[in-house]
Amino acid sequence: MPGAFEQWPADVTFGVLGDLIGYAIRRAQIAIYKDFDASIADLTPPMFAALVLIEANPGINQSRLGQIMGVNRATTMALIDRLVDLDLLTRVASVTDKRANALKLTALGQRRRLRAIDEVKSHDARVARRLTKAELATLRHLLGKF
Amino acid sequence: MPGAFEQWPADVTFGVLGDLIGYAIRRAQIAIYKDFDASIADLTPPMFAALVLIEANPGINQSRLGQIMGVNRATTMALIDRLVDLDLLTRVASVTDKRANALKLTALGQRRRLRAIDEVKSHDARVARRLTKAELATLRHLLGKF
DNA sequence: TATTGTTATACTCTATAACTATA
DNA sequence: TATAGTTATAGAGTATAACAATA
Repeated sequence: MPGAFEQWPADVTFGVLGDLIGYAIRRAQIAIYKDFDASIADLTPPMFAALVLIEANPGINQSRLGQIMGVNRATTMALIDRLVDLDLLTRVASVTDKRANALKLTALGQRRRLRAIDEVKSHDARVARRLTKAELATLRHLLGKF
Repeated sequence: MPGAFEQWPADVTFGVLGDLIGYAIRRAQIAIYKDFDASIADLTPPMFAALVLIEANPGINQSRLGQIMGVNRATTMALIDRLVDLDLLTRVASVTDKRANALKLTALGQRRRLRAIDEVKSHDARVARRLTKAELATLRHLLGKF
């Protein structure tokens, strides 16, 4: 690796960035996402999140999924299209609302989801190892306030 | 706003995502970035970070900037191109290394940087207001461990 | 040989605007 | 009127692979 990501290199002056809680969160996220990308093949973080959320919330439609993930309908459309193209997901006509699609994992999507969960858990455990259990609980609690 | 982002909507099941520290960081970041985007016109977070880092580290070149920001040379190139096109930045021939460019803010870039710092400080203070000073210090400390 | 900048190329993420069908 | 899905379009962020100039 030509220089792995250094969280806060000592020889760099960060200026006002060093005072911003938003930037501290961003840098932590960069470090974690790099580990995610190196650990999970073929799935991006939004694709993984979508697979988990759809399975955990049966019958959910695209708009609601987008709201949960914090993106709009067009963005959700593109994400779902990619998962459908990979044969991980299907759009099923909703029985309660003729405008809507109930999202459903295919058999392949189910298998990929289960495997991805193992991969992601392993990845998350690796990065979480830098903190104690108590620190992790504190961190989760504080992050939930935003 | 057609449904602002809800950090952890109570009616949603998050499955394994609820156990992942990486996902907790991601959700906090989504909330904070949405406030950033609504607060700072014409500058994205990476553009702002670049302006601050270049000014804080005189003579820095593209490759080193990219290392600090966690992106590769081609990505850094595209980012610098955008800032140059906006007349916020110039590439100056390095005196110590004929391969390299010393990055330098233009007069316009300096003015935009100063104004952006005010805007971003205001934004960051708004999101940080959800935590006490002690909580913020703890959060920053824990985030630094990744 | 290694690094810096650069270009070509491609994919993902994201949004706005407008349209159709349905609620 | 409002919402779900859709399409067209565009820009930002990101990467890989290659090349020339320089170290």
